[in-house]
Amino acid sequence: MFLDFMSEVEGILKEGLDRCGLSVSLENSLDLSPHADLSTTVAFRLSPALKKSPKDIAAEIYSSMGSPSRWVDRAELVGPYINFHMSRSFLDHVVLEAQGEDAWRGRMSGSVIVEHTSANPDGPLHVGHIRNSVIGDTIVRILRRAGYSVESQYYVNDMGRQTAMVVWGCDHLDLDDSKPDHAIARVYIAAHRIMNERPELSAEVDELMRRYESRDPETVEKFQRAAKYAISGIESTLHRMNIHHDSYKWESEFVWDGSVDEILDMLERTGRTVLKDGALQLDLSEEGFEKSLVLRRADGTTLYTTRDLAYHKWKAENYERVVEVLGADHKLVSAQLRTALRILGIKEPEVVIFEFVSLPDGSMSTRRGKFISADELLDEVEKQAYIEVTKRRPEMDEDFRKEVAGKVAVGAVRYDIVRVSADKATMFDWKAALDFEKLSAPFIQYSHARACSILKKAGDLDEFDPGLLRDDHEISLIKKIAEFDLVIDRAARELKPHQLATYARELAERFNLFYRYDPVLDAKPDELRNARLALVRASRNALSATLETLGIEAPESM
RNA sequence: GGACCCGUGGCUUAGCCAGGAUAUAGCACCGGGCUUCUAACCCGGGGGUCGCGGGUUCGAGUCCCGCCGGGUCCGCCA
Repeated sequence: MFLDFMSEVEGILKEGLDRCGLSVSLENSLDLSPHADLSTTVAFRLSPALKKSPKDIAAEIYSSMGSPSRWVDRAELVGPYINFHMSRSFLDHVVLEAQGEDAWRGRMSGSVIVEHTSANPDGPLHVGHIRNSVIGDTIVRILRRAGYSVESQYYVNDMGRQTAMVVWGCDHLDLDDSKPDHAIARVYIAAHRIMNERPELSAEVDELMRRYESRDPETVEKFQRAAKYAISGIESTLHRMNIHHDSYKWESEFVWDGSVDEILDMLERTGRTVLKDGALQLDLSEEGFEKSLVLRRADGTTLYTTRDLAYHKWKAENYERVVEVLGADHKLVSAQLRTALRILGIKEPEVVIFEFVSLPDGSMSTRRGKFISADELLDEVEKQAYIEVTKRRPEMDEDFRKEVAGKVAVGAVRYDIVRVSADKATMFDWKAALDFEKLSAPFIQYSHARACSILKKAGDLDEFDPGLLRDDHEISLIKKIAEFDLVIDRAARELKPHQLATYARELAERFNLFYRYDPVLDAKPDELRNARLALVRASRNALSATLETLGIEAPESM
């Protein structure tokens, strides 16, 4: 929709530039503006080279530009700016297109792998982990919406010391019958405590790790059973938040199938490795890293980084775009990893880094048992949501109120996370988490429910003429609906899901204004009623597509 | 000590990568709106030296340099 309008504007503008003999890239030279539907400031950029005032240049381009087209009504010259306005037929086209479900598919194609969450299987997800999950899952949904074929993947760190600690704990302590990931955490925390008191026992953990790496069958069974048990709990939390992974990739696979050895060979062949104190290291000082990267320990065992290089080689070979979501603590290792991949000539991943979520008294730690679990958060928010639904819809039965509370709770948690740019460090705050005001999912869900309610009461929709939708609220709503594809396109390119959250709020806002000022069911004459009904349906579709892409359910009534 | 990220009204936040026309919203505060399609809504008001100082530019919240404050990282851990 909007992208079609934009393409035509580009064409018209380009014609003007060509006729003036000017060549300038139109990339990023068109902006949304409060003064027009699209606006350009190219004249400013051309000014120094042409030694003419931006105003004169704009006037020259303007007078040579192509004529208005299907979707472009007119361009106007305002000083140094050239502003473009949508045509009536474009607005009509948007309303028509938005009647169907297939209006929301993007133009991109190709395969993408998105790795997210990938928390160690040593306990439940906490409120820090789910920032990764929500950002990751929203990116998955945005990329799918944009047209890509997307595989979402959980990378299981089964070869680390954490997992070995869990296995040792399961060997020596009893798992209680609480949710699997919580039971595993208790064993893991207890194992740490015991190791602190009796450090000599840590040799047993080392032995477990050694046996696992050498693929001792009995040890393999133990590790995988423990990890799978933890993951089953993690998975149920993710499912509750509408997050599903298409596949799980186990770190150990790359050691056992020879990929890690292959990577080590490749690295040695670059001539950039050195043997220092018996350990194989990659010197990255040329690339600006102080310390060299250790690839293989003196005792011959592999390291996380090396296994990760093998994993990335696999990703690069199987997908056109490689995306991963990582916490800020991984910035340095991720940069080193990308540098090593560059040296090897392997495609580097696009890394989305999110800053930390801290508690008022410091950062979270699974090992120390200091965290607020995602389950606890969801339970509390759901409880609060149930109170709110009951207050607002006391006449509805309990099943209804429970169902709505569940959808509102998940939506509120997801929206609260995704609305903030990933590079902002945040502080977890119960008060804010339990607040369902405007900057929150229920605001958007509510708009959707209102639209559904009107459509339900209206019954079947007759023929309609979108040309009758002419007042400010109608037009600004149509324009916002049109913007969906632009937002998806940008968010998919830049991997910034918070842009979609902002859009969702703006869309709901404009629908609410339309709802407030333009009666639909009682509109006279019937032709106007039908046109408005069509706009309600277009809005409902846009809201539901937006919510779906945010991983938030769109209740028809709430 | 070095590297990266952040600093926008009392609090939270968009805009910054690709510099342009009155700086985006929410919460809180003050005031108004339900015989009218769900008031989880809408309207009005007050509140901003865009951390500080330089620089580039016709023009800087946006780019560059320095500083200050906060976060994160700098293991033969993962």
